[in-house]
Amino acid sequence: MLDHKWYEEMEQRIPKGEVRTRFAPSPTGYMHIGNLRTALYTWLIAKHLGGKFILRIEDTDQERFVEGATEIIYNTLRTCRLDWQEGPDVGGPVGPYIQSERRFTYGRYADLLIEKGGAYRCFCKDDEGVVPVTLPNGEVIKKHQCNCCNLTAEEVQARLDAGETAVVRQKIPQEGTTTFSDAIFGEITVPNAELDENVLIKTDGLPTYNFANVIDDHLMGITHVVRGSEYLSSAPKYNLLYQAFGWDIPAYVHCSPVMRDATHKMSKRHGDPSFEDLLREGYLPDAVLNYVALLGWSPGGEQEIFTLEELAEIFDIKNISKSPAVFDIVKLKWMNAEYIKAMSSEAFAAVSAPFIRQAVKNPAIDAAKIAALLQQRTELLTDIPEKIDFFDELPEYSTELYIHKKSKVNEDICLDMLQKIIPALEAVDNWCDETIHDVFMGLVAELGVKTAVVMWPARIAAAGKAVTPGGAVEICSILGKEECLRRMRIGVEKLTNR
RNA sequence: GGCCCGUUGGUCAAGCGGUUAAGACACCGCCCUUUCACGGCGGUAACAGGGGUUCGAUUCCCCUACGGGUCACCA
Repeated sequence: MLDHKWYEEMEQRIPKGEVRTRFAPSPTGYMHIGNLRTALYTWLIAKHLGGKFILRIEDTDQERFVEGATEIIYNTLRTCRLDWQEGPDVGGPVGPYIQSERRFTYGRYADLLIEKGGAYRCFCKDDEGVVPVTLPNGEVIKKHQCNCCNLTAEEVQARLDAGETAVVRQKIPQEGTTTFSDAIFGEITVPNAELDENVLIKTDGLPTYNFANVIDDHLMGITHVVRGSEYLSSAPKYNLLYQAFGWDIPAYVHCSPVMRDATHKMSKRHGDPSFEDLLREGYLPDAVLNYVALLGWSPGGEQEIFTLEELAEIFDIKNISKSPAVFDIVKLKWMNAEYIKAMSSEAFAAVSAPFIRQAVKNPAIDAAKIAALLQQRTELLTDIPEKIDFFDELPEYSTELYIHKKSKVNEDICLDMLQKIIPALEAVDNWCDETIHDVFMGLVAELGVKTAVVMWPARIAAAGKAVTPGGAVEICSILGKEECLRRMRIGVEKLTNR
């Protein structure tokens, strides 16, 4: 006999009168971009409506469980500042928030559902009971159809007592249609005859997603179910479950997947990039989050750079797109550069320091000065080392670098210039940007040449490469007087012996 | 293959019966300039195709094509 008092107590725990959304990942590996986007949208909906965001871990498939995956979920949400008000670590009124710890609850609700006629114990093994069924429209599909649902309670008990294992299967009416409503896709109606009677409780006693999500979403008072569109076609079955229990159906928000490339050949199942990969490649969490927010959702206006708070303010389910979006790493790169440019110089110095030190080991060189040169021209933090490798060691270079057609500068002119620059720099006492700049501009004025005629050879000699962050003045300044002059002399030597 | 959903420039996307069909990234050109970059200005580029409905379709309906999702004791 069912303990109805227990069910009443469970019902009483459910928070009412507030918007509650949940992010319910499976701990099966990395956090992919499509997943992160679902988390973001879920969080934004809660924030926008002044509700609560709940974290639930769906670990009912013990075979797919990956060690450390839960930590990745926590870390990703934390670095993205998607804070949860209830969850496995912080607790809450409707816990536990890890499905494997709720086994008892699912079992009880399966019993209740059987009593209400929405499910039955099924003794079929593997594919037993899967037969071709002819639909009213003449189509033939394969679905589960057996006689277990006709067993009496006594017969079931007898077989259980005899040691047979059973699953719990959803009972679906063969007549009529089921309609459900999605905030993005609208109303969708399907004939019940097309719906398969899926397993709700597995032989290991744990529920399938089909059952657990309904039980938990109800028991946790979830008002908006946000998830990937892969659940769209099972939604009618979930509705049937809610109806069988007599529960209110939450608002559904099904989001289309994120594609990896424009050929549309790689779907989410084949893996869009993971958040961790992107961070490792030098992307900023805020930039990734901002970019991902715009992948499949539009704010309407022309603004594209948003803080999390701004997003929460304007986020509207209505503007979520129905069609899949292609992940464009090039645009993410641009957005990352925007975020880098917008940082305070102190913040950029801090975040870029490890990358600068990868290339520049010389402790005499001030990483912050290099950071200042890089900030306006860095798209990815990981691009930094390659841009500044010349500071530690002058690269081997060809004297052809001294030729700059646009400024009509050639090797002869450069040799001449370097020979004039060296004594001028030697006379500098207080080695800094200003004094060096004065020396160069002094020569420009004195010789009556264009600025580039002096700057070009100086920069090439100092850096030994054509493309550098910053100009001759900054590079010389950072290098220090001694090293700078050494490089100038090397330049003279190279040009003389060419 | 069945069912469900979608389709505006290369990509993200506004649009919601009458618009010169926004904007962003990318690309190209010019300007600026101490290289590259940044920045400024400008440019190329789209309503998948075919039928309807309508005075009028990117907007509504149907078909085709293409794309996505789903058909598990995975979520």
